[in-house]
Amino acid sequence: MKPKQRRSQILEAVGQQGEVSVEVLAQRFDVSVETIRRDLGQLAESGVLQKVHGGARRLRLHAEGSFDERMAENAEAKQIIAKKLAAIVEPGDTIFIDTGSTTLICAQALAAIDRLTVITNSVRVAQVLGKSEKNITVYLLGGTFSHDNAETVGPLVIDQIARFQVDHAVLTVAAINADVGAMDSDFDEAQVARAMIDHANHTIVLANVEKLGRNAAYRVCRLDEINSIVCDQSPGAEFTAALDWAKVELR
Amino acid sequence: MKPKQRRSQILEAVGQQGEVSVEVLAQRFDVSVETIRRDLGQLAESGVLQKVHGGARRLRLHAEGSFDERMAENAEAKQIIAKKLAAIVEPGDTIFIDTGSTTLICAQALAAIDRLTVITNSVRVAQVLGKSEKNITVYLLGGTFSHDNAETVGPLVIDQIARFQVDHAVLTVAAINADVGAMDSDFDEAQVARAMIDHANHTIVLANVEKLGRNAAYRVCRLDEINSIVCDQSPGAEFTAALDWAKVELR
DNA sequence: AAATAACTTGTCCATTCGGGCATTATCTGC
DNA sequence: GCAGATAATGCCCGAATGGACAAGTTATTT
Repeated sequence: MKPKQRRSQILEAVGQQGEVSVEVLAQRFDVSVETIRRDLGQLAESGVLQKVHGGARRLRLHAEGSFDERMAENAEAKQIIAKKLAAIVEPGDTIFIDTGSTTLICAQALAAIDRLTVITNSVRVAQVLGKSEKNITVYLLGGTFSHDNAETVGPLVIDQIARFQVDHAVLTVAAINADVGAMDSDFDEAQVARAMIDHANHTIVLANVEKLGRNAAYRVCRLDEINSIVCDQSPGAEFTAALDWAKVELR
Repeated sequence: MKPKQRRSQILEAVGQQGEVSVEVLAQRFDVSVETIRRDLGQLAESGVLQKVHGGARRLRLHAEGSFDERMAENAEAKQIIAKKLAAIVEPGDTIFIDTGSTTLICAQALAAIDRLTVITNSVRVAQVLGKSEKNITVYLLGGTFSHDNAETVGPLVIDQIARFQVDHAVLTVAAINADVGAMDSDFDEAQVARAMIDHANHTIVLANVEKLGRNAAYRVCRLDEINSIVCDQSPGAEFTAALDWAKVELR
């Protein structure tokens, strides 16, 4: 086996397992531990992994891997959402997805649907869906990059959203109540959500039950502008009545 | 057997098996190892495979080659290039950066410069620079998301680039030669690079010495459209003369 | 603080690389 | 068809690379 090949396999192993020991690598490639150390030294030098005592670790920039693991944990909830969404979103549809922890899980669920076109401002959503085998086209909206949430925001994003007219807008919100409607805790994200609603034929809001009845700083839209709410469990009768009145479909 | 035929079979073998040794090839074609080495030298020169100690490897420029692997290549050369680039860019500048392993390393170097505005189609570049404490604004260009390289491409990207007019365009290319100019191995990336050049006052091309004199599928620009080439080491006298003639500054 | 594991550095040997040179095959123009 | 030119090939040798072993140093554990 050639050194290059070995190093690339080391890199792959580190990427997959997160952390590997010098000893294990030496056995696997049947070379001495010194050789492995030199390899790790080079790889660390070039900044693609991190050396630790006893082995090497993937650096957190490549959080995709651990990211997937976290996604896998929520498999059950994902399945529930996937089923509910699959009833709304059909193969071949075009949809907006905004940034949020819920929409991210949702993206994973959508990755199983064929021929989707997804337009999002979330880098993570784009990454999840881009990996899909299901012939999904992903448009990542451009704008000011916000590192914290790995998303783009700002006027440029709004501007680009306006170029599309899609079937569904799939949104995460911070709070919903019967009087005000949907709200977000971040101004920029609220603006993005607002724009997505304006250019979608059908608006789907994802919200776990805790968010119902609460308040947040920035308003996204009125209750009757929402077409569907996907919820993990049934909300109270009072809220259900309000939804009914606003002709919102509850899932 | 004709040399041409042999070379094409070597290329095929490398493509199939990923990696082959000089020894094996020499036996298979019943020629000396020197001949095989020469063949590999030529093939590597034209950029269709990669030489390694003891043989040759398929390069994974197009296929889903892990980006990390490319990061690990020529790490030292890229560090040198990054340092030189940091000397050109000044605090407060606005720059384009395209996608590439070299530009990614450079992004790390640029993260130390104050008050930059960076416009890029690379998610990774955005992540690296977004992390900086140096008051850097990052615009991520929107477009069709390509999962392999974590970048956006397509007409939307081109369209957005046209909205900017920046100080420097910092580009990675696959090959440069005196006759054709700069080339890329990916059509979409070549288009993006082209657009960036058109909307920048100063074009900087990053290239390690191996890329000089090579060829690649898609043309980016003529030599005289480049203002500066940042190289890890001095190219041959012949190439230097060509750069001189085209009034390209060499670093 | 001692014991142990892990890391670093230096040396040596085998393999591989690359250039120079001689030989042979192929091409080209007459 | 022939002579000269060009390219391809094989062999040799000094230089470079990779890997194992060993000795010394640093870090971790108990």
